[in-house]
Amino acid sequence: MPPSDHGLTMLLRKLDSIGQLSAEERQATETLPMKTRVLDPGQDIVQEGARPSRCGLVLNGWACRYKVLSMGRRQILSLHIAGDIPDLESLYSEVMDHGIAALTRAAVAFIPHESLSELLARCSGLAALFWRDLLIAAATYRAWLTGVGRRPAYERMAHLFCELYLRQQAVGLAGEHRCPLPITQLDLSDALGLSNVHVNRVLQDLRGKGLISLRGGTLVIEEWQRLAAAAEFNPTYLHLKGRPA
Amino acid sequence: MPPSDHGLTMLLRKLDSIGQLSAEERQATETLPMKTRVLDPGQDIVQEGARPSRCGLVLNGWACRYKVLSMGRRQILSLHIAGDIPDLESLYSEVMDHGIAALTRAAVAFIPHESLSELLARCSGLAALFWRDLLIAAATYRAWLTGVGRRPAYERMAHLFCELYLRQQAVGLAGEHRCPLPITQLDLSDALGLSNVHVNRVLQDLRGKGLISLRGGTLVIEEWQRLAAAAEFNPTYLHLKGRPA
DNA sequence: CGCATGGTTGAGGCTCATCAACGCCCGTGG
DNA sequence: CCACGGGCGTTGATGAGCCTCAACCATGCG
Repeated sequence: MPPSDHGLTMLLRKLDSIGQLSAEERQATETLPMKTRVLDPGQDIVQEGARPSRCGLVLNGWACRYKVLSMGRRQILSLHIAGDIPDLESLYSEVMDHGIAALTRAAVAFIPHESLSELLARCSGLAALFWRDLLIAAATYRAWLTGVGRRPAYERMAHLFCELYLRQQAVGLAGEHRCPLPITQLDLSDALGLSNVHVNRVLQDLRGKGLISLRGGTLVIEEWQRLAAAAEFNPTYLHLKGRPA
Repeated sequence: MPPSDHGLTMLLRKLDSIGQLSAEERQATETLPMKTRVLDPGQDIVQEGARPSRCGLVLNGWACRYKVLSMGRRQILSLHIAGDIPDLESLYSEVMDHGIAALTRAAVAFIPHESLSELLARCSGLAALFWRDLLIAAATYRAWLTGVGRRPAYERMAHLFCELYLRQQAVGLAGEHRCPLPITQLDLSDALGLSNVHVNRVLQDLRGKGLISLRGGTLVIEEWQRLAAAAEFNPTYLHLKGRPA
């Protein structure tokens, strides 16, 4: 199958991981027109302030949602993997209040708003799934907000790793207690609200305590129980159907 | 008019502040059945883990969305005023991943999910407005996340005050450069991810620099320009129709 | 009057940021 | 083939921002 189909597969798998998907809905989704582009790390998918007329579906690689402040400060608001449509909201709101960018080399399929709107008008079940996805995104913001506001760096990072592992597991991107984590420590620090130096030290701490290992873009969860306990991790907010590991 | 109508008025005014509302939609909304209760500060409207069958519309007073962690840590995720339906999401997702509680003495009108669903199925324009409200809530999470992650306490608090003023202004609850702020410093600290002691000191700083005053539950914006500048405040995320002050 | 709640102040210390340097890996070009 | 450079990770030193603890004050209420 052509590479763009692989991305659609991921989207379908993701929707399947959070709800039901009928055969017709699958088929209807597969007819969506899209133009694929490959982006380099750091390149914008959508810029803050834009009024996009299309959505970007991540086919592979990672992307992020972010805001920038003065003095080079950046906060990453969410991380996105294959199957995600990070700018789905742009379908319903005019102006982007944040940017979306590739974190790794990433293939993105752009789908015209028009086509997507039409599909969702036709398939109400599919529309409900997309709304559900937006609600899960909101729940994830809440989880991150709680972490950045009230969890020390160590627990916060543990929590993020639990989340990223489960999300990837849900769409079949994770292995046995391991999953890709192809982003830099600097990106991690902007996601966690920390400095890159401190991220480095906390990582060493997590490794040193035997909870994880992280090398070559692969995260290995060495001890899920202890990691989840350290993070006080409760997966409810991800609203996944399957049971966690 | 009876007190419960006042709350509905606030809801309609709020929906009106973020979109269009037809006469029929107004009327249809006014027929919603609801049971009003008055809550004391700290009392839960919905508990984490609950599977509610009704939504709560705030008629007066303030409420908050929150998560609790071990050791008494609490993060307030959003603040809610008259006209808000903080647990609107419960219409679409089964389990609450957080709690909602009154911060002041507050009147809350409970609306059965069934009635609300039926209304929204009937009035698609109204449904769109409610979804829009959910998207704005998500945008507000992002703004808070950015603040807690990357803004020092002083700017973060300035930003929150800008937001709270504009939100109340949009529904007619604010006066000339002043608005209610009827919550304790401890609540503020849990919203900002700070300690109550530090909130107290930053407040004195903001007062000392002449940007605001805050006494008796009333926030006065003494210098909007400087406050907004200190906060790097950009109101886009609130998606309000009217122009700010 | 006494008590509870919330606001205020001071002292001391911990978490985390900043700055600066260095090492590693890898791709690139002379 | 090796020198160079850039991105990324790592380390140490220093200090700022914020937390914790503890006490005290102001207000309102029974």
